[in-house]
Amino acid sequence: MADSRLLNLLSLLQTPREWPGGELAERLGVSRRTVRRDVERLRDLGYPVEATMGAAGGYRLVAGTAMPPLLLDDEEAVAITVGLSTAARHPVQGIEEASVRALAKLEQVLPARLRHRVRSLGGATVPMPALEGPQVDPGRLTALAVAAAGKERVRFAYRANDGATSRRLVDPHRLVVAGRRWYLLGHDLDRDDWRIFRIDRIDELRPTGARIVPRELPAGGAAAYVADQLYSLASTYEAVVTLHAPITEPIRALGEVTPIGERVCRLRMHADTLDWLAFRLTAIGCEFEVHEPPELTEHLRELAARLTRAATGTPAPSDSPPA
Amino acid sequence: MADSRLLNLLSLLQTPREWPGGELAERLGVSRRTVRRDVERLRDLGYPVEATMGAAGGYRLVAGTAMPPLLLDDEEAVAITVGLSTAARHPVQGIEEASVRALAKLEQVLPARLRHRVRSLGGATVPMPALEGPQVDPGRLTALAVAAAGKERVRFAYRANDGATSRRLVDPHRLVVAGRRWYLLGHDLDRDDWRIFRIDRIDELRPTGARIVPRELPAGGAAAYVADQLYSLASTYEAVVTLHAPITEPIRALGEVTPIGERVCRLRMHADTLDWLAFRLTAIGCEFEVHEPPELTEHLRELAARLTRAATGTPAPSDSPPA
DNA sequence: CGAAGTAGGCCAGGACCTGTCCTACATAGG
DNA sequence: CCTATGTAGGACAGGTCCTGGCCTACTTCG
Repeated sequence: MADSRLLNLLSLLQTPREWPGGELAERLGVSRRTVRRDVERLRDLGYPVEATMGAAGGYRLVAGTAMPPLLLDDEEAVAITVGLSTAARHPVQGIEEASVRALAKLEQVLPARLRHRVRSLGGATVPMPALEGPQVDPGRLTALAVAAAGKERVRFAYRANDGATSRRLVDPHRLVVAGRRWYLLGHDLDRDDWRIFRIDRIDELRPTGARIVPRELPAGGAAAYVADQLYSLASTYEAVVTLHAPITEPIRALGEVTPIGERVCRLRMHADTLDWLAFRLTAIGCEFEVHEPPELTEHLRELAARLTRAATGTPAPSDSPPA
Repeated sequence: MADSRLLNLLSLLQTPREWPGGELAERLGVSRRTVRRDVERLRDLGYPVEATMGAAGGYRLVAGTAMPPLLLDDEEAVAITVGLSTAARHPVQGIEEASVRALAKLEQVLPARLRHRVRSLGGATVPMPALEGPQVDPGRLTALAVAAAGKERVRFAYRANDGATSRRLVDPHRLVVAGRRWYLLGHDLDRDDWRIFRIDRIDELRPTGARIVPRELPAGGAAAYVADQLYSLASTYEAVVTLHAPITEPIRALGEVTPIGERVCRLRMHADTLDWLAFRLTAIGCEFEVHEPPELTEHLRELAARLTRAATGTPAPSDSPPA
């Protein structure tokens, strides 16, 4: 059967080494001539198999214009899934949706025996336990992505801002990321209007079998609508600080930076919690002064007090757990 | 040509939706009967194509026992590469090597036009610029992985601990991760002995064409050898702190935790820099007291002072950049 | 210069792939 | 309950194209 042989060949060639034709022929159980023809076939399909001539020659797959099918072994599949899961938790601007699509694709076909390995490994997301805020479950993310792509109506429980939970029946339309949070834009059937939902507040997600009938989108597109709604919903902080450090790439990534002097600049950045603001500022590692907002100043003062207590061994003033 | 058709079919079926046979036939340009036969072929190859019977039926690919070839579009390929790159920077225990292998595989075949998209996106690793310490370049990681897998001798410049750089000729053997650092275990040809190199200190990496002749490994295996050498090399800190918080999963992941009371526990953790220790402790978000080491106490005191200056707007005592 | 590798033309035999036509069976909706 | 629409799969005829064997040309390394 020729089909699986071509895939096998592709799989071998994706290995980072050179394969002499003879060895390939042996592995695939065909003649050398057929191997040459298979290589030609792959090239016709657009996958550039390069060959080095001469005595120590051989074949290998190099970068071409099209993405060849990836043939992964178990460990690699697990590694990719875990990597994408964590990537979904810390979305990278511009490819949030593609990450989730890829993750959904993987989860769809990931063998069961690998699935629990992913689960046990993915739980070990070490850094930033408290500062992270509510974590989005990547599984829920992909489930919603699948439902949206498959135009399938879903039902879920939603924890509103005030803590009240309600049951919703929604036609999911798109996932949107804003800041470091995931949102679902969907049509709420009970309220008969477009709504956005914070995905970390969605629970008991269940697909109903029902197909979604196409519906007119809110004006301006999904991302714009979500951004609009968010500014009216979320209480965001805008911080203005002076940094005593030269402008570097990682600093530029934080927000809007304007140079003041050789080694001084001003940074304007947004975040939805004080914790997150404080964290990103201290992480820079340089001296800085906070100008706005006053809440951040107060927050830093408290943080400094906590660290001082930690250093001096003074127990906390009250036994109540810190916010 | 039958070969590419099967791949196309697989690609369609990886989409999260159901495909009726008629539509598949149209897309693939063959008869319905041939589609049925192709589906059967895929099943024979071990990829479980599931079909829902009845009027609204259709085909889709589900999880089976073998990993099917992944057919990715451009965006998904970029997303996976970026995800793996960041994953390589924050290695997840147990799959470090597989991550790099998968990344190497991807980089080998990633079309050039996608490569620069990855580069521009991958640079935007936002969090923890200063605390991260030296970042490992994932590209160098994969280059070393490829060299090790392909048994190819490499040449590079190495910055030793004291800052002196030297040129090395090395037979790379394995990549090992310890803590949050990547190391290369290799045979140094000039010194004619096994050495470990911190990968973030490797520069100007260049493959020589030479093939590596097999050589006896250091006793105990790669990971053990590296761990051995590291304890004698790196100055690691061991911190002992009391946390005023109930034991949770993310806390357990930090180190060795022993309960003391209902809401109090003791944590013993290792790190190679004070910055990193301080960061992980403050990130927990609870009250704590440091018992050891004294350097950490001093470090936290300084950090608290810096935050106080930031909050009060007092400029730094000296203009010298902070360490 | 010779060994070992890729590149590819030519040929004969036959495997197998395809479309058509058929029946059986499952499911949703009227 | 019945029909429409889907999957499942057997039988068959025609022809595509795949395979292995053999050959020559070219490249590279030692």
